[in-house]
Amino acid sequence: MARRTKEAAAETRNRLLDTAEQVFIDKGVSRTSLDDIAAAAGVTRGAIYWHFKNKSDLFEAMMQRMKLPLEELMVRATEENADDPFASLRARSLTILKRLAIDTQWQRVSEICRFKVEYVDEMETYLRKRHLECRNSSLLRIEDTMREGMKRGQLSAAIDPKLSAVGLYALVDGLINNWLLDRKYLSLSKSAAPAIDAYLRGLLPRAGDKPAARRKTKKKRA
Amino acid sequence: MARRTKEAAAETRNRLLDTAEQVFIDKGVSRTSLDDIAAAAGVTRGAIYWHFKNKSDLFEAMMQRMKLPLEELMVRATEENADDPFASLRARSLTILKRLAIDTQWQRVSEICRFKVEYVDEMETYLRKRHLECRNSSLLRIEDTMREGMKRGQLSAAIDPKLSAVGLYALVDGLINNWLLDRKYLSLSKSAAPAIDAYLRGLLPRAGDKPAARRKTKKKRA
DNA sequence: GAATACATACATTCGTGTATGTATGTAAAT
DNA sequence: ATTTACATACATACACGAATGTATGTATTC
Repeated sequence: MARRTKEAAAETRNRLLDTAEQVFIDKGVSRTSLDDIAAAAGVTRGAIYWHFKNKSDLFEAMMQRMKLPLEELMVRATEENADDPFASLRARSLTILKRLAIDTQWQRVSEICRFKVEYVDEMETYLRKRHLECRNSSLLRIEDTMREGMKRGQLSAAIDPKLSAVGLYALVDGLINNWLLDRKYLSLSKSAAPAIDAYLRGLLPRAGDKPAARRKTKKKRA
Repeated sequence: MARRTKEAAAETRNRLLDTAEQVFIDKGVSRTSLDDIAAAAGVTRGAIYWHFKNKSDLFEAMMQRMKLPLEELMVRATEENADDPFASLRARSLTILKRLAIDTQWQRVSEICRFKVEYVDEMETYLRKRHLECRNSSLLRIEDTMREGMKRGQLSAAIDPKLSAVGLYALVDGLINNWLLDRKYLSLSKSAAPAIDAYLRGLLPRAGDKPAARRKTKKKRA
């Protein structure tokens, strides 16, 4: 075969990435040879080496096509959710969990990142950076939202917004990974809301709270 | 070299497993050759093939030596914690998280299971089974504990004990994995308690609860 | 006609599994 | 207490396949 049109080439490239997602799930990234991907996509390794430098380059391209669920959690959080911080955190969490339950590409790539790739060498560098950047920005935005909720008296003045953000992030992450471990056992759409709600209820104002308007006094305990 | 005494042989076997833990972390399971492990342990592949069938057999032996953190979460839960279910769930969660913060072998093996091995073929069969058995038994015991707490009025009568158990399990799992991702960023011992406490507070009795003594009536909503 | 989008062919490396070698421990027979 | 015989605990050597990267071929498209 020979040169194809530009759109056809782009189509080949995308087909390679789509195919790689499935083969990676079946065989794992490291046990997948480039010939496995090429054959499954109906081309040869020549096509892969034309579009990509090597396997980890292809892997990165596959990842760059999309945002992961947790990367969508607090996206555009600064311009929205000004009115009801508490409801916003709940809605955002449930939104990505419910979407994950039906978005098959999210499912595939999430499963690869959790179970089908080893975090070593270039993969580790890339994946760790990506996860850390996601977590850092998400935590900052969750924290901001919680501070806003505290200011409005929606959330207890006694909570630590930073640590509370960590808990919510870990909970959503844990729900995702546990669902991915066995999708038939527990329904994401059913288990998500009770778990998120329970955690958020635990941040509500409670009996022994100081009123609301304590500023940045350094005192931790009265 | 030639035949060694029985204790020396058992020592070699253990040294191979210890060494494998470290090499797996450094290079990932699939990129680790048996020669890598043998050389790092000061022996040759002959020793490995004497003690183990192949790499996945060695991996399983490495895993079988120990229990994972989540496998210790609800261990011996039936005979203990009869008196204070709520405090028991909190104490058990914090116990394994705090131990993980200092138990370097737990850290190594947990990191391998999360980041350094691909869940495929025999590895997948083994690891999935192990995780699922852990989760199933843990969830049942958490659920039982929560039911006991509900009966005593410690926990809200409105919660679903099964789904609430899933949330707690996911939260602990998420805290572990997020700490493993970057051990320097967040301190397990500091972030664990606030997160667990917030979630458990969300299960406490609240204003609109039906009193306490609703039995096994099938009605879900009044 | 030059660059493109691949296919094909080749050399090389690397890891595995197995076969074989070998020196020592161990138990029984003497 | 030796000797004998065999199993043990590895080390060494080899054959094989599998995967990679690159070099080269080739038919289009622009």
